[in-house]
Amino acid sequence: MASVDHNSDDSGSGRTAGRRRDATATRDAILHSAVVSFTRAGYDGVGVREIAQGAGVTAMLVNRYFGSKEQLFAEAVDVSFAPRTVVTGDAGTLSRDIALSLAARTAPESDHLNPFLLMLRSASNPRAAEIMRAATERHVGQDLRELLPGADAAERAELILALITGVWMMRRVIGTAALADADPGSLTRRIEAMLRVLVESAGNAEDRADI
Amino acid sequence: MASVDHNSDDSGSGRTAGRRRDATATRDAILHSAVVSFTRAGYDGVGVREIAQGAGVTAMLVNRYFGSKEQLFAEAVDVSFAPRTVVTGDAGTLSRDIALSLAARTAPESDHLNPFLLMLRSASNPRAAEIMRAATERHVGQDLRELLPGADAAERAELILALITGVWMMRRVIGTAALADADPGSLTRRIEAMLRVLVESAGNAEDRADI
DNA sequence: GTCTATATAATGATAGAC
DNA sequence: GTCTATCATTATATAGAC
Repeated sequence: MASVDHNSDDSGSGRTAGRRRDATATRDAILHSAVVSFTRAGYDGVGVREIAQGAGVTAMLVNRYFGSKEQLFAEAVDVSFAPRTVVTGDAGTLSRDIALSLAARTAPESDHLNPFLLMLRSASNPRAAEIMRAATERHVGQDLRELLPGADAAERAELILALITGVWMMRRVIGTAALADADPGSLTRRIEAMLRVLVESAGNAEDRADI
Repeated sequence: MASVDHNSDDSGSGRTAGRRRDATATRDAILHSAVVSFTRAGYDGVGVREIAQGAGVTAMLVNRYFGSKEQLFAEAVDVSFAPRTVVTGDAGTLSRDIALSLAARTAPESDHLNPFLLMLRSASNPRAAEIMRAATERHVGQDLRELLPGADAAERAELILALITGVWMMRRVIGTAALADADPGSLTRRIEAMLRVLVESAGNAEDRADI
């Protein structure tokens, strides 16, 4: 969101008491509501009426400003994927940084608005999947790739994304017991060890084949 | 499928020319069609009419035999999750067996009917997610857990499932480029190395923290 | 700039005939 | 045991008033 101007608070639950007739504010409110709704229920699990209600407007304005639900989704994915959620910048501490952040954010009590949740809950729709494929390679995939030293950076970066995605899936979307109740320290150490296999395996994959 | 009897071939594309009025055959045909459809499009992505058409019957019979779409889904999940897809039985070769099987089945040309695909594409629906959580812990989760030596077997088993799920997600459902085009040998070795961290980390997770 | 009202299509589930 | 016909609901998207 950000920018533009305004006095009233629109970012929370719409703009019930806010000033009316402001195109950019209405557009931002719809987009923010879309990110929240798509993350919670996925592309097919939420209707434009619900998104509009979350922004304090009627469903008609969603298509007015974004053309279609699919185009709104594409913009919402871009907003959700834009901030680098786990990558902190240092290749040396990358494995630990990702593991710590992942264990904390997938904890049952956390309700962080996360791009991986959006991805998992929208993956069943083929068009949504294609939109997310493009966004993934454009945002976090590229960031990770450039951070990894050695050969096969793209393959290793996407395996990192696969592990992160899988942990989000089993721990938070499916919610299996052992992961949901796992000790944060133990979980962090195990994820970190798995990530190190990818981060440190410069050049030849066989270097790590006989650990 | 299996069992019962019959001469006509019902398993393929319904029973257009098959003998009519056989309750168990019709039920099996619907169930098989449901597994195929739910795996391809997910719980919300397919309607009961489509499932019925795949079995060569009308939509009404789906509710007649299974009560509701949700109950049909629960039985389809059980059928899909029942055969142990990756676990071969030997703890010593477990990492390599899973890695080989996973790399082969997630290859772009493969169109194997897989429980992880069913899971990923149905995860957006909360009721479907709960059904799959129960089935996961009942089937493959338990099999894996009993195969792992040492402490924290349940947590390590579910992390194995998380890695498998994530690879299915990024390579086949989202379809990112580097994983889709990855060399099978390189991919297998990297997945195997990550799995060994979990399979061999008996007792203390810190054993593997400084590879 | 935003609304009400509606067009059109699809959904899961059910009633009752044969 | 299986069908046709239909109910009630919901979905995205659009037309036209103010």
